[in-house]
Amino acid sequence: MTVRVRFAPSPTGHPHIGNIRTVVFNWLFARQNNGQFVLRIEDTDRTRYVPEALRAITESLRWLGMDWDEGPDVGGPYGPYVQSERLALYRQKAEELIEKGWAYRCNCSPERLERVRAAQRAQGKPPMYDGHCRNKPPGAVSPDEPHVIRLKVPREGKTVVHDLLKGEIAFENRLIDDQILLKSDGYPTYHLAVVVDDHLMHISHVIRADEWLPSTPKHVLLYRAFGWEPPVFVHVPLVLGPDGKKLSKRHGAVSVAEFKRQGYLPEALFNYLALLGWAPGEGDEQEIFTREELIERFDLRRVKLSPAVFSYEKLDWMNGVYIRNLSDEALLERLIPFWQEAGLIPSPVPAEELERLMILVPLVKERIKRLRDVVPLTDFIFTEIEPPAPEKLIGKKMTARQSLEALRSAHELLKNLVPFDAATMEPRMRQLAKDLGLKAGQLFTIIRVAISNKKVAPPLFGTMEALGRQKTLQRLAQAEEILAAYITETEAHA
RNA sequence: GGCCCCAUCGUCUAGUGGCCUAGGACGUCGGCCUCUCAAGCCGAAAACAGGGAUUCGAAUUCCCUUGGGGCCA
Repeated sequence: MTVRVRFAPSPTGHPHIGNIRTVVFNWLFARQNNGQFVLRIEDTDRTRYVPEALRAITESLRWLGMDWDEGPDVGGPYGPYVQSERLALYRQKAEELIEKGWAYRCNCSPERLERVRAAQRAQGKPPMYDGHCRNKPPGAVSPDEPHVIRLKVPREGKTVVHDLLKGEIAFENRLIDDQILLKSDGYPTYHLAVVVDDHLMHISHVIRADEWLPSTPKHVLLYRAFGWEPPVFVHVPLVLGPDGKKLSKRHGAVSVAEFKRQGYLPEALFNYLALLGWAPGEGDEQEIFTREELIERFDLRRVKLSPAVFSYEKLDWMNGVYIRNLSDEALLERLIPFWQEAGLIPSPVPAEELERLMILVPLVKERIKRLRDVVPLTDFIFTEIEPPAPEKLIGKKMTARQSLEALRSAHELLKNLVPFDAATMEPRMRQLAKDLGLKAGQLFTIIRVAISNKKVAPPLFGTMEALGRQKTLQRLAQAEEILAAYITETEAHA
């Protein structure tokens, strides 16, 4: 059997990371079986339609490295792949079901339906259509008057759903509503459209989230009504937020675009998502997988049954691992857009600026979890800094005078240092600390504050090299002035 | 409320009747390293939801309870 799976999102906004995890499973399954992965747009709910959504969906999938074999943009043998372009088909299929006695027209007014529902609720019964039009003689409701088409669900017995992961699940037919298949505006409901399309597009495995499990018996009934072979159903667990509820915006970033903007690497996010609800097992403790390894190792049958909580902490860790595994050149390339976005460097990047950036890359590499983190870590190199407060310029267990002396000595040393690079600086500065009777940390901290006005920054010498001699000396001079003024002032008061 | 799904450290998980004194990872805590912060290394705390049953033996099988989640309104 040829494996054919699909991702069938509604174009209602940016794709959600929880849904994307399910896409990852679909894609992996398709690729490892040399099958096809189909993208289909389910836009039959016109009230929630967002025009830019289609682009957001395709961009997100592409960014994560998931390609599709058939879809709205690439076409394919079973198109069109947008449901709103298939309306005639659904209408035709609904009529077919009426002819077969599996569906009927219903012209009950909304008021009547509301009345029925209210009565049922009053009796503590689940609200369902009462079958008012179900037993009217054929033709009683004219095709020309406003009406819906409903599925004639058997009143007795059970409908069994076969799920690859959960096994057989039985639903009592009497609890299944006479589902509307075609709305009065001629649009199909989800249930009709999904069954018709999955069948016509030869989908072999419907891999979707658990939230669809309760509607699956309706789908099974529809397959039976049409006389079609149902696909293999695979309901995979939901992705939850840290509070155990379905992951949503209030938990933090949920759209792929947001993860991209924060500087997650697509390969890291992909890796993390693949491991959310699946693990290689057999005692294998590997967690970092290439895309190829995942395609090879992924096992649909090993997907967990219980919902998984999305851990931003673990994703951050994994992203850091991927960042550190990048070559300096590759990381530089990925970092540049973030520096540009923050307005720290121009676009395109001048050649001499590139050299400076290249000095920085190895220094920031093991200090960032997300690419965006590079901005607050290095901004002081590109922009002017707030003059540091004098108290911050006084070294640990040191007086203001000692600190000033340390600054002046360092200034003197750096003024004529050739070449002005980290390798040359470091031994000289260490010697200077010794000569001044200071610990290296005492001296370096003062200088760090002087040049960055930060107490946390990348390693000092590389930072100064990137800053350049002129700016370094300028900032040291500024710090000296601040400290000198401070000393004069405090001594005047004393 | 009805129906359905699920249940191992805080989180992701390994485990499919004896290998379990329940393993790994993230996070947390402590230490080492160290110019700050990281990274790295070492170490620690941390779980089989509860109760029955089956069995010589149960995290692993069955039942009930509890808890969580989803769907329908």
